[in-house]
Amino acid sequence: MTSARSRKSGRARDERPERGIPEATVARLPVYLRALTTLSDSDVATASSEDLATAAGVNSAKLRKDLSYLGTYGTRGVGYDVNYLRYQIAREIGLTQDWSVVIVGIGNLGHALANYSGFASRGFQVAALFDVDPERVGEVVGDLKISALADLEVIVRESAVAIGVIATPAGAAQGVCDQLVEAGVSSILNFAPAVLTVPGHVDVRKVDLSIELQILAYHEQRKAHGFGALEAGAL
Amino acid sequence: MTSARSRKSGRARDERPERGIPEATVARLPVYLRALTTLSDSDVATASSEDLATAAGVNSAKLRKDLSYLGTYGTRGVGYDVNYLRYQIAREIGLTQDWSVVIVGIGNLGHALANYSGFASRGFQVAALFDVDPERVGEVVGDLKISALADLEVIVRESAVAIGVIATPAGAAQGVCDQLVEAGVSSILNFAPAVLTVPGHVDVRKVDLSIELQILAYHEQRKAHGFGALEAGAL
DNA sequence: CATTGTGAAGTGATTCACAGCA
DNA sequence: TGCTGTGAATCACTTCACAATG
Repeated sequence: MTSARSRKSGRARDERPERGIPEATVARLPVYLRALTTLSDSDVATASSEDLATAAGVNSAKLRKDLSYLGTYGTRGVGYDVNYLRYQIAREIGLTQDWSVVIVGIGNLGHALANYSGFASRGFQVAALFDVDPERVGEVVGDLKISALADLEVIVRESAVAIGVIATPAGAAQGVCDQLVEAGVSSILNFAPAVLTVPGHVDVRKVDLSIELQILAYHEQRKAHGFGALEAGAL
Repeated sequence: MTSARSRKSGRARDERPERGIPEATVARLPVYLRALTTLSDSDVATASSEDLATAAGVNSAKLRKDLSYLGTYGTRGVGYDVNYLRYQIAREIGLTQDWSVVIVGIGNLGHALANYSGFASRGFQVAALFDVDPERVGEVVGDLKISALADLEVIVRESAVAIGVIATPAGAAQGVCDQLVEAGVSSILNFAPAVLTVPGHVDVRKVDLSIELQILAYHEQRKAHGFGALEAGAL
């Protein structure tokens, strides 16, 4: 089969770039954004790709390639205007608007998430908290009262919630996920150690603490066994 | 006498394959392990690559390729013995031993991590908790007392801690990281929204909640705008 | 002339498709 | 026969290296 999906340039230069940003690039844009914010807070007006790359912890070629997918925002011989680029990336990610999120499962982790200030400061409003346990419903966490899952649909609609965070035990995750999807949520951040099944239009990202530790353990074990730990080489 | 540096593929060229497991595969092994544990708990004795792949949320070709890096543990025409494969993967990851971890930064998230039962159940012992705030030192969380950072080195040595978890604010992260590395920790799981600089022998993995939300927001925005629809307003 | 933006080359991961074996 | 294990093909991402340019 040769249905050429060639999306070669051939694009007028007054048009905005094709919306085909590689996933790996998308995952780094928030990192660049944070680096730019830090620089901006230090009153740095202009930064080269080298400066930015260092601040973001990547190499400069990758950074330039990544930015090239968004458009032509640099100045040859000079670098990037920090605030201008910051705005462009924020817009690309969709941070020029606010996002409402709900958190389901207000145990240890749910509490921490509900109180996490990093959400609000980046344009994510926690619209509501939910728990299956009727004991917990009504409890106040931060400035929100925990709601019953039965109210999910109404709240999702009223607050135009697009993103749901699942912080339940593994066993409850799929059920909660189904309810979120049913209520109209189309992006899910899953902290439960479970594989979620969702319809095609729903995006799921997984954060799994014990998996991260296990990956570290694997490498740790190899170091201990004495295989020359020659990581991504010098030279 | 023996040059400690050049221990390449030295003496371990016995029966097992060269230990060059791709990073992407390593990251999935814990997922397979969990799927196998679930199957084992349901008294499933044998599973095909198709069954396993479904349980793990990947496709079967990828799963078979991944497992082929570990060795030849399946039976053609039959599938995999669940418990046998489970043990092989656990051994490969290094979970046949226990790992001591320390958590630094006992705020909201640190508390949640300290109480997270998923660590212990997978062979990760929390050996100690630390906080820079002297007010917090001595406070009891779970069954541990928060220690002062000054005691880090002693505790790391005594408990043979290999893995450190950083759950501090961004501003404190690099300093804490340096202290962990100085104390002898060589794997770090970083929850602080900061880029860490470490010596080459130290492994860092990052978990960043707000980055995950931003990635979801990007895709969410794309869905909302429809794929061809271009907003006006770019130069 | 310092630095961007980008084709081209290089590297790594995924998927295909089927040979080989229980 | 059914299913694994794996070369070969494909796809995705990274890095190189340099022409274009403010």
